[in-house]
Amino acid sequence: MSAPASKSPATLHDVAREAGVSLATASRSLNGSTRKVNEAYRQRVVEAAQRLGYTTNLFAQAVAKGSTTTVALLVADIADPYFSSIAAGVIDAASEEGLVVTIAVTGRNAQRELDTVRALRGQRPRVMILAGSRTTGSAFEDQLRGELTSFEDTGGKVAFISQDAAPFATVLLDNRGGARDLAVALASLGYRDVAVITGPPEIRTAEERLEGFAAGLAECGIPLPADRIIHADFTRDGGYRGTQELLASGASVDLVFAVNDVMAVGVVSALREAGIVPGQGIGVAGYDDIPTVRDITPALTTVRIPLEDVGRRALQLATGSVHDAGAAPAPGEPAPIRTETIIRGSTPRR
Amino acid sequence: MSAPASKSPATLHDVAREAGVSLATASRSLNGSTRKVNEAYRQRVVEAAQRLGYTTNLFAQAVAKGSTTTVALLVADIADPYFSSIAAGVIDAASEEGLVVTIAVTGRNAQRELDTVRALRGQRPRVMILAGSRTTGSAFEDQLRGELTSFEDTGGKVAFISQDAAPFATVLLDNRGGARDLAVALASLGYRDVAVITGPPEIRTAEERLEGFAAGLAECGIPLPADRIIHADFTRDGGYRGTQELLASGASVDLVFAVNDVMAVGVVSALREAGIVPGQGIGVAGYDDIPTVRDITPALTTVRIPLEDVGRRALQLATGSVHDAGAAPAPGEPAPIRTETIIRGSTPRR
DNA sequence: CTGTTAGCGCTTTCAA
DNA sequence: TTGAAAGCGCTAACAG
Repeated sequence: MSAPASKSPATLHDVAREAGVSLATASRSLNGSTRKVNEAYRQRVVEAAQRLGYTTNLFAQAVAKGSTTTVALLVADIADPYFSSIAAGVIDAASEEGLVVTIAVTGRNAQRELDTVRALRGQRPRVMILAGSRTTGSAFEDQLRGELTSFEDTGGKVAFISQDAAPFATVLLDNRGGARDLAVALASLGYRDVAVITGPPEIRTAEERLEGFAAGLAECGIPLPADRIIHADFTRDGGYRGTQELLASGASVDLVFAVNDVMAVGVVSALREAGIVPGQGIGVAGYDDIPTVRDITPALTTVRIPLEDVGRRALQLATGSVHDAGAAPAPGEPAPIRTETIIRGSTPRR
Repeated sequence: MSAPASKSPATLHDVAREAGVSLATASRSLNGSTRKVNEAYRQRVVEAAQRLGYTTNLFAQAVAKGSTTTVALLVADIADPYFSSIAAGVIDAASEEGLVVTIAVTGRNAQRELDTVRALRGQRPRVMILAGSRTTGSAFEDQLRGELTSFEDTGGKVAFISQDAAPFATVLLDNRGGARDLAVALASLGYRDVAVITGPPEIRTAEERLEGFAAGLAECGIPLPADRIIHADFTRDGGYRGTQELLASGASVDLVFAVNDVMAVGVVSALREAGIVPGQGIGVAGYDDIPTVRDITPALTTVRIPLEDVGRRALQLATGSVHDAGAAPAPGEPAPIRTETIIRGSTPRR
């Protein structure tokens, strides 16, 4: 271990002295907005700062200005490709605007999500992006809404990703529509006996996709009996176990739809383990189009969501900046994200 | 039932007034360390805070205390499972200590990494964790070292992940040893004609794994001709293209080792696309044991690194907290991470 | 134990 | 333009 802290970082004050100017001048030439500073002075200040290895103390700056450069991002699980892709988009867009993003994980736990939001408020972030799957019926929902409302009342901005969150800005993911389209596409490929592995009933995203998928099937005259709907964890292992359950039930199906790709990956593995080759006799489809589904065998049919864009969009929606010309129809409007059905090897024509 | 949402967050001052106590008392009962506050007062303060929806302004607190609760994590690409798993570990460990983590991505660009470190210093983070693959020979390396040294001189802590970074704490990943063991294991399975798809020469991790692998082969009397070593991007697509290149060269190999799993995934896909079934006639191995390699077909042989632990360890190493009893041999020492060869279906005995 | 009062590092009027 | 000085929200001596 090295010796405990020796010096402390150079302050603006140090820089001012070193440059022989006033604090105010130093501030203005280093971080000031309107350049009303004598170029010669500015030069000296910049050099002094350089020499001293000075970096603006963002915290102090934030306190003085009353506004920060922080973006808080809440995700259920950062190791999940769905969220890490979104995070990549958020970070990218944020750094373009000179914003720093702090990530917190909620683990799909409403209580924890609430606590996290509360804790994060202490950072006075400029914006707060909630990407964790919204749950429904939770007693915490009202409290969360309250916390966020109060956050906005005090100058913060919040953006949700996924389903419409009442008074808050939202990057809308058309789960129902995407799933419906997928169902129709699959039906037209000849699939008739389908089962769905979905997430816990409280997860809205899972519910919506399930509903949309069922609706699409119905349009094509294909039934989706209740006993063909299996609830499991919204994870790879959930898909895996759900499939085992399905297999154990002895149901004869020609297609399994998992409401998200990580679950679908679990489905594929479970099938394989049971000696069934996905894509031969039984099709598998997922949702999200996370990077890995292209590399599993067979490649997975899914519904593509431009995840990074979603993250980017969420940030822009919240900050009100739309550098993304050509993609924003009505400025400030919750431009829905376009979703696309991607048929791959896991669902050949029957 | 009032709290008319003012335009700015409630301050400690507001709380103190609402509770009818002094600023100091409010501070002490809300955030103070040693509780020397009359319980009745404390109660009133807490209630007032509650009523006003007060949350400590962490920035102001940081300015006043001269220390923050921030951890800065630098990764090359947050969407890469390697990094997102590490991030998960860091975040987890950090939140246990009440620290907030901000993530920045450097995209394996030394210049950008340097800039990012500089920018991040403005946050005065308690610790800075660099997980991006260290590059070598870059002109920026010295500058980076300088920046970090100065950061430590002014009270910060830095931790590297991967290879020993001179004066800084490091969670050591034994790339050479892990790759060597893998090579030996593979040799004993009967592989003799091997090719390696590695990353750009500047990436130390890639180089080390390559060296270790070559050494292991050498121990077993297996050559690794220079023309069997292909350099490509350190990504999935790099592995993919590298494999195409290998195939085009007409070399006859019975094993392809990609220096990391994401590349190996690309290898598998490229092989498949060329009509070659990985694991039949040609084996494939990777490194890292990211979650997805278990789900591709065939499952990938690899070297397991406990990624989340690595992240957790990095944080603990930097903060000096070792709640992780039983895993730390010599407190403060750079406990090397144990690595494990995992043979899976992609490399059956020949 | 409680309240007063200086700061922390920076921004920003407000005069000069 | 520049500098002096008053904060920003909070903590930490220091008296009371």
